[in-house]
Amino acid sequence: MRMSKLFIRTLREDPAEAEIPSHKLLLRAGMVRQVAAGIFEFLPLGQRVKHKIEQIMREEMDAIGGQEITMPIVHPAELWKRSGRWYEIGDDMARFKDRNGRDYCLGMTHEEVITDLAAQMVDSYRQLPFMLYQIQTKFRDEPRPRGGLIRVREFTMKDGYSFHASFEDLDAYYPKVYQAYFNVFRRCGLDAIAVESDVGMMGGTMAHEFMALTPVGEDTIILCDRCGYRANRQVATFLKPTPPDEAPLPLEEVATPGVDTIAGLAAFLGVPESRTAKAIFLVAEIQAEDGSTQERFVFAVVRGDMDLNETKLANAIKARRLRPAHPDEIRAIGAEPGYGSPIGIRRENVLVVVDDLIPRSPNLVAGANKPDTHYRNVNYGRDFTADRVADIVAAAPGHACPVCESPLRAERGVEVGNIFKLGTKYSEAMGATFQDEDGQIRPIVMGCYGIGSGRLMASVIELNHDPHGIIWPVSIAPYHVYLVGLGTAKAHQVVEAADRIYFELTQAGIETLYDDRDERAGVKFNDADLIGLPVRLTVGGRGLERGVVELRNRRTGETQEVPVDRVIQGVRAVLDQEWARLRAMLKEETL
RNA sequence: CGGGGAGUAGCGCAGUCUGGUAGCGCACAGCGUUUGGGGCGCUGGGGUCGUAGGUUCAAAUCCUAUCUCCCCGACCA
Repeated sequence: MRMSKLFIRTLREDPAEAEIPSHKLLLRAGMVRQVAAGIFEFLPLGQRVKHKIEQIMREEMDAIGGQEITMPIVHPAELWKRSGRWYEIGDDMARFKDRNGRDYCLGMTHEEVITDLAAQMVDSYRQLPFMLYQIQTKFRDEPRPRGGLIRVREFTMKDGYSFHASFEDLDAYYPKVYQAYFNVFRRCGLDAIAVESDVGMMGGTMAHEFMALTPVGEDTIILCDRCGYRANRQVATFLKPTPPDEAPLPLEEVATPGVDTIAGLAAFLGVPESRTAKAIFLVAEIQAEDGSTQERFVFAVVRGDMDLNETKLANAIKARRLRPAHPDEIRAIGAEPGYGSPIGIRRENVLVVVDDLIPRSPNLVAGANKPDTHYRNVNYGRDFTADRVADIVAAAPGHACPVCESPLRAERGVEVGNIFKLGTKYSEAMGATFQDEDGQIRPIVMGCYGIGSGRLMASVIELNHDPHGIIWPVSIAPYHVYLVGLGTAKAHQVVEAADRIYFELTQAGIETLYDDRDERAGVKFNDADLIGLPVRLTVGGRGLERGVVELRNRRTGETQEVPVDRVIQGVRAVLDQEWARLRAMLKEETL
């Protein structure tokens, strides 16, 4: 491709709207353009990267028996009503009516559609297992898109779904997907890690998220350097400290005027935060057994030195949704914001959930449910009890690893993919059943697996750039060679040499972007660095006089001169080295 | 949805407080010069100042409403 013909416009300055490196570089290198909040166009260079990423996904999915299909982006409401998600999902789903007034939505994921497909196609265990996938557009009307391609509303996702006759068969297949996912990311030059994740509302039994560790990530990952334990903070556990062994002391009211925070309380009374209990007031939407949902006031209690983990709490009480309670709701149950404890509150419609460390912690300081007053020596069992005792606090750096007790560490990560044992939630709802060997009708057991291609592309940039621009891994670089021709009309012998080398590279099947523009060397070099192809080849008058051209590795910065008649070999050598580097990242993973 | 910021040429910005016929840099077109890390000179094209009302002799500037975008938070199947 000739740069003079390429539909591109590189930018010298960072667009004002971009904050994070990948967003700035994608815009500056002319790979994408934003059309609206969270809605992007992929321009020719960006499109080539995206296409290569998707081709890698295809190959890895095919390698584990996947078959590619395309499902619609517009879904009839009827399918989503059958799964119930038409009613469960809020404004994230874009809905509309057709000319006849029928309800539709834009697909935010495709469990409903594909389960309906399976329901129609599958009758017998003989047809199982199989895995279908597609690479297709999703639309989720996110409340807040951000970070360029990191979090968008319209995006392309590789979503795969496997169908099995038994949980055992799904269990056997899941590790293959796990390995295939590592292969996808590593072949894209991304060293992602897998973490345990929340199965929550998807109703599955096991799930992993693949995380690209970068400060721009929206998730917090808790990890142990010693034993390799790693989990999303939403589900991460830790070994809780052993509380002091003390005999319960008499409950004692203490005036604490104006002290309504844990930090203030600990300072005021001269006790460590670990000797206090804090109350968090929430309202949960809980689904009853008959399917109806009801709101319940949730009174959560955790130790003062720890933070509530809402995901754990929601799972512990099977809440569909949690929101902070309003002050008047808090007072209605007899508690006082800032001075709350479960002692003496009205318990009728209140669900008291305490962290499992609370019953073991004697003589805590807790609120007295009236302004400016706390209790000393609060003891679980004697002074109050709970409806549920569970682990509901968030793991944090410094906490002890649940496996090896070493101090845990936290990092930020971008979720580039996830895999999920779905089970029979959708097959039961959508009537996707099969007849087993014994003639029994059973629901198909499902798994689902997703990777966002744009987010993956942005994550690769986050981890592969320098102050000059992007450094594409060779596997997904839009082209492999950036050929800089430094000749102009007056130095036509240089132009001719560059043209000839461009021809030879192309003939040799080497993907080349030929900068044939009438620009100064600096402009071309800067664009080459910005666009970030693995190899830069410079053809200039100075070198030609000695019969050489300059070959530069974008990643390492290594520069060498090669004879004009050995350009192809020279380029191939550098590219081979880059491919070898990616291959070296591949390795076996065990679950 | 809560908090903060911003909409002026393709991009980055000044001008707004204090109303008076819209400007700078880059980019773009032409010419010349230059030619291995974003050169220089001359000439030129391009903006109903987000939109709609209002105040005024006069509005980018003041008032009202509204839309959009970005950041932090909430949310994220």
